[in-house]
This record gives sequence, C-alpha cells and structure tokens, in this order.
Amino acid sequence: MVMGRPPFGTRIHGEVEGDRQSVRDEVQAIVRAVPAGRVVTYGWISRRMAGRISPLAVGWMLHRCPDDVPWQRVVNASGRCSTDRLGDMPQGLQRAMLEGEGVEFREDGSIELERWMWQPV
DNA sequence: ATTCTGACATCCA
DNA sequence: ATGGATGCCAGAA
Repeated sequence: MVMGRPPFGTRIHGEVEGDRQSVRDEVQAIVRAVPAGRVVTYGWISRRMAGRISPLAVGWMLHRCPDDVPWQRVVNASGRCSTDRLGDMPQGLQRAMLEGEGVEFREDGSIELERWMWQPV
C-alpha cells in the first residue's frame, strides 16, 4: 500500500560501471548543451540520464562547476531559482542572468516551463 | 500549503 | 577512515 516508488535514482555505486567523474562530466555536458534563453530542470537532467543520478545530486554537482557551464539555466520543477536560498550567492543573480538571455518571469517570480523549457530535437 | 520520503554528493566532527 | 547531517530536488500523502 503505500509508498511511492522512487522515480529516480538508480544507484551510482554498486555494479554500475560509470564512476562519479564520468557522471559529473555527463551532467556538465548536458547543461552546456542548453542554449541561452532556455532552461531545464534538475529532474529533467536526472531523467535524461536514466536516473543514474538524482535531481538533488545534480544540484550538488552544479555547486562548483567550470565557468563554461551555464548553471543558471537549471531551475527547479516549479520553475524557480533555487540558488536564492543558498546565501553564498547574490539574491536574484540567477534571475538577472536569465532575464539577460531573454527569459521572462511571472509576477510570482517563476518561469513558465511549458514555454521556456529547452526541448532538444 | 506543509510534511515526509527516496536518493546521494559533500561536509564536518 | 566513517557516521551523520545537509542540501540549487521531486513527488506523494
């Protein structure tokens, strides 16, 4: 009865051959592929990698990443900028960067994902 | 809205 | 090293 089954997160550890390094590289490659003026979500990246990494872990990997990785194009499932809760980052920086790329925000500060989510062919 | 749970890379003691 | 807490999440109750 109960319990929701884990939608994501097949373990990285265990018999899986991909080490954390390669997984990290893959995450960064995906983010780098997102064009300016578009966004994706943590969960989307997780799903795209067949659950080999959890959405939360995606965020962790983006915490410290090379300068050529457009981390600002990754938002949460509600279309909000999670970085504003970090404290070690200027409030509104992510939003400002996205607006600079043409992304528009609603009154409540969220992004309409249906419209701005990147849909790769 | 709020709370809990699953998942996991990092951090810190 | 190693156990527990924390965190750029997401989904279910």
